[in-house]
Amino acid sequence: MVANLDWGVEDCGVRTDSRLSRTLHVLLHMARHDGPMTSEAIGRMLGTNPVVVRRTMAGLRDAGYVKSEKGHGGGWTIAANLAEVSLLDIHRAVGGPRIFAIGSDHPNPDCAVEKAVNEAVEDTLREAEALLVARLGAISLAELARSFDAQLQSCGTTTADTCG
Amino acid sequence: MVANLDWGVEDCGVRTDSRLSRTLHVLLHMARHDGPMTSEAIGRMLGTNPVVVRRTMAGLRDAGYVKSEKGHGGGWTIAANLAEVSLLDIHRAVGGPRIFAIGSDHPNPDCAVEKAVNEAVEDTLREAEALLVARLGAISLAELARSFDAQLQSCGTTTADTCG
DNA sequence: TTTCATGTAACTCCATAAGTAGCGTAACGA
DNA sequence: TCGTTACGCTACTTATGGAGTTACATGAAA
Repeated sequence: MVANLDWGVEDCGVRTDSRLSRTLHVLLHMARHDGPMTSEAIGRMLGTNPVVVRRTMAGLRDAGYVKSEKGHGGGWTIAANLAEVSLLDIHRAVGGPRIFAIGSDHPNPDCAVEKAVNEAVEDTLREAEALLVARLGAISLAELARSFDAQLQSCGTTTADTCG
Repeated sequence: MVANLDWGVEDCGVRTDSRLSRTLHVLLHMARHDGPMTSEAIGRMLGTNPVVVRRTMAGLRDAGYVKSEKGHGGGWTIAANLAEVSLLDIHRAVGGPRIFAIGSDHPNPDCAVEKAVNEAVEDTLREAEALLVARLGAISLAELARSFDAQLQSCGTTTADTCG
């Protein structure tokens, strides 16, 4: 009846939507970087393609969190106050509304049994989603960066920009 | 067997793993049904194929929650005490380890920034997962059936087995 | 005008749930 | 023994969505 899960969050070679963590990774690097960063550089940083970067960053740009500049010396720049943007904001801007991989078909079934089951499952999912939203909404990018700096100092590491 | 292609209409877009709710639906029907139920009957109930039913039920059988009988009068029977089986047990038996659609690549990145980001995101996911696991683990099939009966009575409905 | 960068469309690739078909196997009954 | 019933299993197909890739247009700076 319990609980000991060894199938963790990032398990079993599953194809997860990594846009949120990728974007956070990029933004934190951008925050400690002077001048614009090109999609090419970001792509190299993430081990991916410039087009994939642009595709993801487009959502951030539309939300006003970054801006992009074309031509020589162009690239991506942060355009918002990091203290006022939460992880939830990024998650939404990046277009990742689907949090859960499980759920139920037949939203409005005729069968009373099915209806009861769906409600029970979906109530539980809703609870977990509410928690997730609350937690992601409570962390600002500035806090994330700050906690990273603190961790760095306590470890004495100097590799603030290992990738790139 | 009918093609049943109308699921694409209402379900526009997301293809969620509905094995948990489907299985619960089946089990609750089985609980209030005398004798074995064939995969064919269950499939008709769920609006799906007998093979899909067997595939899903196989996990429950391996876990000992149901047993299957071949030949005349064969089919699926509940083989466990419903009070001792939780929704979490079913979820796991049914082979649905992937709860979240979001996550992060690179479990152990070299980049310190990425590491910090991943930790923040995954901590949050782990929290939500823990809540989910706790909730699913706390509800037994017997309780689910009981709460369903209570709801039925309070509504005065008599359609205990609408599908099937 | 050349070069660099984004913007976007149109693909391919891959993993997974689900749907389908076919054949094997076990259990019963006549 | 034979036919029917039902599960068991394998292989294939379909649909979906994130990611990867190619190609080309656009705009800005040197």
